[in-house]
Amino acid sequence: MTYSDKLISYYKIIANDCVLGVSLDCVIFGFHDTRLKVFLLRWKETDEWCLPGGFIYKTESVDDAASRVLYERTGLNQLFLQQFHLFGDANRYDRDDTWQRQKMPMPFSGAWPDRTISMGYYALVDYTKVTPTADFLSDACDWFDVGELPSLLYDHCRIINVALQTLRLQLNWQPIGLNLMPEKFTIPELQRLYEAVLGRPLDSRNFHKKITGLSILTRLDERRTGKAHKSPYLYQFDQLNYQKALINGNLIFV
Amino acid sequence: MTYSDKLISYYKIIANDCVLGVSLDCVIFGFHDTRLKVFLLRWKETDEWCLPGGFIYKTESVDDAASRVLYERTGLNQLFLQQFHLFGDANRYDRDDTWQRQKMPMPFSGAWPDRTISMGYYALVDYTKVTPTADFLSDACDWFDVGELPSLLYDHCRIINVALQTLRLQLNWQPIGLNLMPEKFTIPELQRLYEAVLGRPLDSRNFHKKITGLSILTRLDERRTGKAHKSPYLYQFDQLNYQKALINGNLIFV
DNA sequence: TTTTCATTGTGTACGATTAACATAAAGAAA
DNA sequence: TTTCTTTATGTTAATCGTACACAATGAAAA
Repeated sequence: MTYSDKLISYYKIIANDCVLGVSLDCVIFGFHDTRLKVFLLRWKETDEWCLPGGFIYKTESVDDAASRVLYERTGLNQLFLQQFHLFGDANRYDRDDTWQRQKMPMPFSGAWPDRTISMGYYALVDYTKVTPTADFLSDACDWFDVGELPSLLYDHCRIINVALQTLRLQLNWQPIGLNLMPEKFTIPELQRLYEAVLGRPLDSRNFHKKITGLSILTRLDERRTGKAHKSPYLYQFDQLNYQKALINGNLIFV
Repeated sequence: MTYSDKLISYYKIIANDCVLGVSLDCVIFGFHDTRLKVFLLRWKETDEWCLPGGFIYKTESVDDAASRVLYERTGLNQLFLQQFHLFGDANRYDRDDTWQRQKMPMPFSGAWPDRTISMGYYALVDYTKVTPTADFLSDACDWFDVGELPSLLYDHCRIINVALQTLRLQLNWQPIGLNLMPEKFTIPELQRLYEAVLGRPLDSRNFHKKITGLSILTRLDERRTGKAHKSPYLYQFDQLNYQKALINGNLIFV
């Protein structure tokens, strides 16, 4: 059975078991080495990349389908995962061009409707805890700097941009630190995250004042050592106060 | 041809021409007499109400479908209309109970998939400019106070609540006045709108200061007369400055 | 061993914004 | 003419955001 045959039978199964004409795409954000990263898959036998995505089983809720996709690609569960936009244009992307770049076998058409609507989700994950796993359609996966994306299939470039815009807006009253940072971190490291998302530098003195003022952090007795210069304290999020602040909408941050 | 037959043939046409298993629902907000209102339709031959909604033609973008539904129900075009949530639970509502309340003819099943995903849109409209128009499935339509909703079909009660939550959040950096108010209005009237959306009273002195400070209003030489007490000035939105403020994100308002 | 130097942690001062509060003017009704 | 409710506007104190300075740290360089 050739790859082409496998692909066709795969899509036939999907068409049978899943909601027809609807897909979902996950923009998985991570943070590493002062950069905001996005998780991508490389389409098999090509140099084209795309977002992890999937289809919705007929008896599955859409949010559950998104969780499932995320789990399968990262090994992580119970993540920060949010709908952010439905991509529903009748001509979201140039289908012929895309199929050609995907090296899609041509008997493929007919097994799937002409147009697909895609629900966009974005996830915030702890980069250090992810076990990157490629899917059936891809032979590699990797993190990319949001500022340096490779050649992307479909309208996935636009989807990532809309996700990023949404993330920047949500930063104002949503907790992004808890989801994107490892368990222990320093305040300067957290500041790098905010700077990476906002795309501009922040004043370290004001950042420190603001973030500690929210009383969502607990300072540990440990310090991050090994580097030149003064060793910074390690912090943890105070889960309880974090949730309280969330509910009260006190996490406003610009 | 009975109503029941018409209904069945209507759904057959929809199933043929539209994206299968996906619908959209519009929460149309208006403002009248100090109250925030929602536009609802009464399901034919019942006392049950529901949101205006519809399906997406196979070659139509989802946003266009929402505009179309909105135009057909209100006669208004080019409105403030936004996606706010995809309602994608596998069991969004009790289907048997709903069909019974709708007095749905039972041969109906089979013409449509078991579960429907619905994209929620919300619209902000000028109550005075709306021409309420019922659709094929309804024999009446009316505005309801968001606090006093009638018996609603499907999960439309939840959809309205999620829309309202979203509206309250968006109030912070989105312009709601321009879309919900008539062309000319007084500042106290605008304040009633903000109070209706937020669900709490605002200080009139601070409100006046804040709203005029945004320089998005133009004071006219007219006053609203006829009532006892001091007659208030009429204002208009300054479209140009309004757009500028929007782009700069200066419409923060709590 | 001493010096260097980027980085961390903390504090202060000023201006802008918000929130709380009072009073005079308008205008129809009594 | 008086009454009474609503509108318009001003003041003050508290809070928050922004700009800015300096001492402490600790490995690396000299």
